[in-house]
Amino acid sequence: MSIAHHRRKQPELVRQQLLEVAARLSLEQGAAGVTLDAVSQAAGVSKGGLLHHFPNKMALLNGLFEDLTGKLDRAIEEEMRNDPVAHGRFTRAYLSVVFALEEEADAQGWQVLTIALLTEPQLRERWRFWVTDHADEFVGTDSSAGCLLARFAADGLWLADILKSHDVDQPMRHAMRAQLIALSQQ
Amino acid sequence: MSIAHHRRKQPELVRQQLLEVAARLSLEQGAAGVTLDAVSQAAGVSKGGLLHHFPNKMALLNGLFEDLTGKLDRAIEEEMRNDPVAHGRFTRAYLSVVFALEEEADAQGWQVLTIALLTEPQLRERWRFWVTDHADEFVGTDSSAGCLLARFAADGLWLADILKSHDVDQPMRHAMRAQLIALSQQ
DNA sequence: CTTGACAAACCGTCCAGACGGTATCTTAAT
DNA sequence: ATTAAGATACCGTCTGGACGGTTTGTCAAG
Repeated sequence: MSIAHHRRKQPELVRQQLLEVAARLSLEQGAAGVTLDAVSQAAGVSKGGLLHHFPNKMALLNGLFEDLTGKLDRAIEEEMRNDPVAHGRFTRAYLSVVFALEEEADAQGWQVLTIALLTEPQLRERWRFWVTDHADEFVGTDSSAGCLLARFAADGLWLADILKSHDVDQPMRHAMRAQLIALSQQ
Repeated sequence: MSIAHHRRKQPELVRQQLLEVAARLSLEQGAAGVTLDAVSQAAGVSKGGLLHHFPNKMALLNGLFEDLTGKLDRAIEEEMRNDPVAHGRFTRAYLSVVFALEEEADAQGWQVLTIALLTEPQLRERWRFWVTDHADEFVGTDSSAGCLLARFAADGLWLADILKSHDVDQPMRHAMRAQLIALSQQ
């Protein structure tokens, strides 16, 4: 008999909480900080409760992956709808989303994902599928050297943000973004 | 009294072996595969022996970091010596080294380092210092938007190589490299 | 009264590091 | 040139703790 037993049941909310906490923990303490004990405790749920929603740790990480790639997909789709030019459309949408990511609340989530991605071979595989799927889908419009390069540069900037290795100020960011958009059009 | 007790002492060689094995293990089994037991055993040394050379696990990772950034520094320095143009010289050297990395034997080592970097907050910090130190050193010649962008793009490509997410063929690589060099000159 | 949503105790494994020892190398006094 | 005295380079075992996962129990909603 505990508090959680008496509070109103809201499984979907608890599930979301768990994902959120997992992201935050890895941000603050590195990937090693994402343990079942730590996540469940920080989410105010018992370990059994966590394992009820996600049968094992991998499932939790997969949940994170799906949650976040889902948001990424929707954001990209949204951006693509507002772009009339076919050539490089996906690349520009990708740029917009990645550049916008820095201030987003979800940026934390993306950071954990990246780390987990590199750590877990399984997630590395899933990410590979995500990339190749999109590359295949837009092979007609976004496979030029310029487009590829632009996306790589965005990834590099994103990595720098994660590692906080460079400190790129706002005007510089805008200049770089403009240049990358130009690359996507050539 | 064991065999290893009687073999000739060669501390520097053993130390090198340990670093090499640590890099290889993380490549083959992910960062989780880098345990003191696994590393020491694969290097043909006891755990005690490993801990003699590196007093704790962090020291081992730090050793890897220094080993590899040392090589990186030397490679970059070498490249810079052959470049008569001051503006963007560091960036071009960086590009050369990163692009050459894909086939290098050390590429494995760099992969483990990247992973460990993202996983271990301490190493993240050290990497940050490496980057800012170099950025400061070449602030006069390599801080333009073009140079930054070129380096970011190289990082992105490197990340893609690690994740094997894109499969960039050789002609495309060369085209991209040429474009980035042009960026470093503008 | 059945089932979904948890709690709490527990288990086996793995791992970092400590520890106490032994063998080889170096140095320096004889 | 010898050799005693340390320093250095290892070996092999043990332990305490963390961590993923299981099991069993409990409550509440439908």
